[in-house]
Amino acid sequence: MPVITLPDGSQRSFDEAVTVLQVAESIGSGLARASLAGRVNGTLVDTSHLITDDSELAIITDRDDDGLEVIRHSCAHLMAQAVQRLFPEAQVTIGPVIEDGFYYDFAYERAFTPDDLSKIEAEMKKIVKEDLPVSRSVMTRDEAVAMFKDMGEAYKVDIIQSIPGDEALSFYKQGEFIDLCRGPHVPSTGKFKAFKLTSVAGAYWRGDSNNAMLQRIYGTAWPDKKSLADYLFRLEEQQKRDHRKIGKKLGLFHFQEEAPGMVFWHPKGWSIYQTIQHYMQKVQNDAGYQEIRTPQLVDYSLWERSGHADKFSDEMFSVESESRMYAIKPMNCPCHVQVFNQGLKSYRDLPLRLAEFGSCHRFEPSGSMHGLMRVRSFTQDDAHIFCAEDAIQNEVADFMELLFGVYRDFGFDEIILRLSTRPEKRVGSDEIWDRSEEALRQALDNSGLPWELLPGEGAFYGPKIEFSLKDCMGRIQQCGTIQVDFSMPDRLGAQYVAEDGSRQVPVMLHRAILGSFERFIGVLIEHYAGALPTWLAPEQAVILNITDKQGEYCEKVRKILAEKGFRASADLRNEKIGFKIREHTMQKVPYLLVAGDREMENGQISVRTQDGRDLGVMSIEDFVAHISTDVAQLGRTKESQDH
RNA sequence: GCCGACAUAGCUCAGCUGUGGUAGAGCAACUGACUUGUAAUCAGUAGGUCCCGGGUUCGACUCCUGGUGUCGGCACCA
Repeated sequence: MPVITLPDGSQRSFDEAVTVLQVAESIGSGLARASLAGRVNGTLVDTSHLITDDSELAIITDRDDDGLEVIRHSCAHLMAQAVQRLFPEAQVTIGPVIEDGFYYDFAYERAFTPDDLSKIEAEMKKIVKEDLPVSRSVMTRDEAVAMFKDMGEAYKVDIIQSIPGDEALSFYKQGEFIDLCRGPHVPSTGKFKAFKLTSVAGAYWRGDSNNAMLQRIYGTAWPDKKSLADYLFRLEEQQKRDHRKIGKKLGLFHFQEEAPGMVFWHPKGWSIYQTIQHYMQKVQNDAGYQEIRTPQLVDYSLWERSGHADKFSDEMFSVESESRMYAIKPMNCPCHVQVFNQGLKSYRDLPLRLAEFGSCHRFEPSGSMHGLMRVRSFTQDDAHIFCAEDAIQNEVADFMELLFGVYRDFGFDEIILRLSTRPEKRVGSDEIWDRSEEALRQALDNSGLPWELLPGEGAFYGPKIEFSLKDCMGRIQQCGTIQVDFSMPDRLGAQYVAEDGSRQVPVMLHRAILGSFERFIGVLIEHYAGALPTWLAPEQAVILNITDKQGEYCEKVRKILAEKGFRASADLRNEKIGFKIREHTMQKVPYLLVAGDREMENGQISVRTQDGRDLGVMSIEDFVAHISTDVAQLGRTKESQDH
């Protein structure tokens, strides 16, 4: 006599055990048709799940996030079935749900082509029409292994054998296709309304580059055609924001074959870079940092002592000169310890905060490069804080405060914190790692903000907090970091004289806010789709004349703005005003100042913004006041201006 | 690094497949006319080692092969 409690609190009692579907039917036939799964006492189950005891039940449809997940997971099975119908030799492996979709990895003798994809998609649609019931069954491990061996599915056998324990395994069958799966799944293959296969790519078996490469097919699935269309539209919008495209269009930078992964900054791109650097210099000086500069080329032995050579020798550029080996520095920390080591330091000198806009080179694997986001030559807003162990908490807290302010100035309000702990390959004793991890954990807890744990993701010398920001497309971009390091100062002989006269090894905090300038500018370009806030825009205003008559006047206005410190130019070309406005709007100039006879007579200009707003005609002084306010608020959004 | 795709004028892209015969558009540039009021004025001119090397062929942008770079993933990311 199970009594079922529904999410709205209403209760229904049944004479005997019922399935989720039967409960749905008792509510209404429409709901029964729409039901994809159920949540019984918090656990997701199939609609065929039999409820024997009093339970709480939610019927899951495609309106729930869980329902969407079920659709996507089942869609992966649908695709696998289609693939095996068309390519019987293809072996199935795994097919999980990912953000916005799913993928399935197959072992097959050749790569799938875009042509294959359309065939597979067509076959999937056929299976949807067949409306095959999806049924769950349970097998012992031995039965399951025997079955997959028989089917020639070596990877599935491998998966089962790696699942610990002797518990029975669940299987889902639709027509001739059966797959090992935890579920739940849609009740039949007729439930899919909108899906699309998006791409193929190679992927290593179990994510290990020592293993065979499988063929991964990516797909996306949605509750209805409109959601699918919206998603595809969103993808297109994202592609339009690609910083590589915008960088080319706006003439910010370029890459070329002779220097793979290294940026050629053009005047406008370099203007952005310089604005950011000047800003960071000011912010860090105000926060008690001292800027230094260290060499690009350092004898290889230093990298051996620091431990970098041990782990990253393949990723370091090296130079041989007069039978000496140098490495082009891949990071700044060993050099900063050298600066610390000059002269005897006292506890009174701590914390010592050394900052450098350090230019580094790393031989990144060819396949990993990606525009400005992943380059071989980059500049970090790097700094190292040398302090006593009991100062860590304070320093980390101060740093986080500084970082949040900087992110707000660039227009990012949503920040994600993650703690990465000790990796397998590391230096330093476990006791030191315990203390370092605890220090960061404390700092995170003290901040009162939510944070995630990433076990095993720390740097080889210490744990780290990573700061990621969410851009306007909802993508998470890792930028800032702070890392506790008890090991490198010791390895490189850093010491200070403590209050009691003893020699102590300082703790070193590695930290960056933007990460690399290159990457951060890439993030900014995509976040703003190239239309940077006025303080960052390479050209802040362009003055446009209507006819030759106002040429001199425009030049005068430009000069006034330049003298006030704004980046302004005059476009006096003999073109129609509409043409010039179109061009500079597409070049994302924040302010277009139009001067015709009327404006010239009154010493005014007509102001138009990049997003097409008409601010009307105003005096030059009024415009200077307006743009000054704009620049002063940096990239802060309305919500963050109170901070 | 691995799997796959791609590389043609300054930019965006046709042409290339079973049919090899040394290239075409739009925009930009340049010249001229037009002196223009808030997202493209008109006309004309010029512009290409078809990524680099090797091979097949009477002949290669096209076919084969080696390399480089880029793109989508995977792996990596101090």
